Amino acid sequence: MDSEKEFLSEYNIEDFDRPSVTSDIVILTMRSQKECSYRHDPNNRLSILLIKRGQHPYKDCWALPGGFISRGETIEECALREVKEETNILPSALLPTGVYSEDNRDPRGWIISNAFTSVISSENINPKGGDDASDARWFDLSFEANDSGEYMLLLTNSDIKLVAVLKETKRSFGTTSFEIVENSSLAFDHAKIIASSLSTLRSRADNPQILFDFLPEKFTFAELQRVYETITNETVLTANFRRKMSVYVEPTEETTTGAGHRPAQLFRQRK
Amino acid sequence: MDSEKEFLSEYNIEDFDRPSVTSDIVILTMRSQKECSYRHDPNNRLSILLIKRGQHPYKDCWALPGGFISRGETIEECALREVKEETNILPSALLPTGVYSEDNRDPRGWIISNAFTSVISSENINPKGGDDASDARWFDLSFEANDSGEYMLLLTNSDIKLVAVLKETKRSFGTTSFEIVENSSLAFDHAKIIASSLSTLRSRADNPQILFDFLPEKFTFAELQRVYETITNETVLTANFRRKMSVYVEPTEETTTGAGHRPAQLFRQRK
DNA sequence: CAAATAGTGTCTCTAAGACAATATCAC
DNA sequence: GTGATATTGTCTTAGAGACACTATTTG
Repeated sequence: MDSEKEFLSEYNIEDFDRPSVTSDIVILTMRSQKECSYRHDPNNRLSILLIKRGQHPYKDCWALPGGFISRGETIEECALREVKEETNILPSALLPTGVYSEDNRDPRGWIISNAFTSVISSENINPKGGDDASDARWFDLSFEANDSGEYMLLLTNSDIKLVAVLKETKRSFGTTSFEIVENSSLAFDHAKIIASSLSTLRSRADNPQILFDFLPEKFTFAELQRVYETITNETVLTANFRRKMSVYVEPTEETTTGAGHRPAQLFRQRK
Repeated sequence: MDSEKEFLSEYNIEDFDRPSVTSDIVILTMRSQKECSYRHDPNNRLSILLIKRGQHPYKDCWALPGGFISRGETIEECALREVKEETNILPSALLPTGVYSEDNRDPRGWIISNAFTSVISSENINPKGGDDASDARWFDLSFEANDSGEYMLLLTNSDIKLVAVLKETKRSFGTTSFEIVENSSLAFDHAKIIASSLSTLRSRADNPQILFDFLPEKFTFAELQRVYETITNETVLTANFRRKMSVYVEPTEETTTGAGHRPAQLFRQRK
């Protein structure tokens, strides 16, 4: 019987057919939409960071940040590196949100993508296009079921408007996946990845940690509630939300000022 | 500017360094431990399906079923195929449970593994070793935190006993991952994959669908409860559990017989 | 009947939902 | 004061936990 050492010395992994591996990252933040009138609080929108592809395939289409894994790094390190290179933003945490391995999902060949979701506070959200991408921008995001049970994904950025229609499939273990029915100009199967990411995020909105990820260190209860409502696409009563969340936050000495109405106390996450 | 067609005709994906990709599958079932005394109901144990590796590396060690992806199949299809080939069991559903891409996790080289969890009813759980594996067997499974906050993973099959100690790391978004502290004879980083799978499963035990996956079509309330208690490692009061689950099941005409005590009605999942 | 499990009724407690009421700022 | 949001209090309701009680089988 051969020893393991002998086996390995004769084993050449490159003799076998194998795919390329990429990561794609859904980066979300919450941006306030300033209303015109004085003393009227801003509404929030969920925003997603997309890059304009500078090369083929899907040249000039909008796509998720991401790219090929390099030897010696984990897929999570790959994801962080690609986002940093392409948008100059460095997310602090990654939520795995699926593996995409269908044949023909990429015209360049056999490419398997690992998707991640990340959330950043609206403090430092100024992306800049890096080497690989000609442009990086935030898109306002809307994702809702329409009458026929299909989901409509809408991404807008002033003059640009991207639309996709997706069909939801419920799977075992309470998971869901999406199929693309229509897709205007999102690259690859990225509409599917975004839909799946948002679906995952919504199902986890009851985890308070996710809400804090969207906010700066100090925040008001109203801001926290707006984050919750934006993610879940539901409204809750202020009094009840305060009661439920009070366990997870602690007050600071500071308050807001100059808002044209009663100032709000600032809170921080209770560790 | 080059057209996409020209770009692709000159693009050769094999010019780039790339990893091999595998899937590893945690297959669980619930087996009853028949007690000796008459009219005493059996206890349940969570069991996991392992194969004895027939080749290097980790030859003769026990490992999760799994293997390399082939061109043209998705990673999920790869997982199902490998399990079928190696154990002659065909799971009906897969729960994605993580990507393992650390360098040096496999002595053969750069190999990224996608892990899945699957659950089957105890009806047809007779595996047989296939081509790639010299042997396939069910191991009783125990996974509990010890005094020092580390988790102990114990896999036993009559004469064989596999042990691993793992350290839990809480991550953002409510996810957790594990690091191997000690490992007797489980191949690769499979102790880590198993720990992560069980942790995921426990966190989803409130999803009734998972409980039904462990059971045949018709079952008693007691069996359902034992599945729940075995997964969560907690005990609940019968009356309360019945009330909670009654929404998800519907009664059949049948009952059990010959058990030495009051017969139990058989239920099935309400769709 | 005894032993064992199957199944029901109900009290309590907690958390969520609804909503009224009060507080405090900028103008 | 007015208009806006902040913050508190409390009534109601739904569901989980505890636990006592009844029912039905085999030997």
